[in-house]
Amino acid sequence: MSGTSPTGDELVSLLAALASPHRLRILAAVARQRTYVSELARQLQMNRPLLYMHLQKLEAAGLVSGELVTAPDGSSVKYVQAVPFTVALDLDAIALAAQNLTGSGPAAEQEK
Amino acid sequence: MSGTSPTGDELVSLLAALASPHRLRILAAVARQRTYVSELARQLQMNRPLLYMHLQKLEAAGLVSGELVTAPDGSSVKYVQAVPFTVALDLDAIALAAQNLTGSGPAAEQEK
DNA sequence: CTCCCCTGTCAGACTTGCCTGACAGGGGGT
DNA sequence: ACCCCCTGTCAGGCAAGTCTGACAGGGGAG
Repeated sequence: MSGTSPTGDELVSLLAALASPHRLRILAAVARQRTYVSELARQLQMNRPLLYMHLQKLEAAGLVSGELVTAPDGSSVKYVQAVPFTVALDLDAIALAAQNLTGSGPAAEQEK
Repeated sequence: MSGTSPTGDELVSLLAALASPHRLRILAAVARQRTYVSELARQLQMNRPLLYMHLQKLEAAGLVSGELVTAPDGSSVKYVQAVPFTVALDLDAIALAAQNLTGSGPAAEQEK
């Protein structure tokens, strides 16, 4: 999935997911080291529910993947790791992506 | 300014500016052709004030540049054109950008 | 039992972004 | 005078994102 030209909507989702200082820090931390949620919350010094929200967005965008590991004793810990990706961003890529946006053309048909 | 590694904050601003279907379409249209605002509003079929807002964001992010051209007769028209750029987006770039975010470190000093 | 650590989810407050209609003003044609 | 086209800005409504404290529950160690 790395290096592929994303559709317009996918691009928007990806950029939206990345356009946040918190999520950038989360991604950076998770790319360096596979940790579990609570530990990550301590490292980054942010509320756990907040971290949860951001993690969900990152996961929805396919940038991180979570794995709930249940130890033999029954205690569970959720590990999170970054998913490698690559996107080249320039005017051409944008012009290309803008062509296939849901409801892009001047005559956008209503669908709702 | 193309190809340079942006600081964390700049990256966030850039991504935020691009994470919008409207702005993507605007950029694409403006990259293809140097037009003026009202004409662009007609092409993209969006309210002029709305277009203005998005143009301001794009301009603030340095993605487009506007030029108010006043004809000899006094009538003025604002031309807008895209500013070329290139950003390689991957985990390394993000890890790098996350290092220099205002108030990044675990011990974020209060400043407000 | 009590204390600690973990996961998940919630309602509510707050902030930000998005979008619209309306306005003021400059200038040109008929 | 009237109508048309352009630029620029505004208040106000609406939707979405952000953040917090609190809760329920599972499990382990003293």
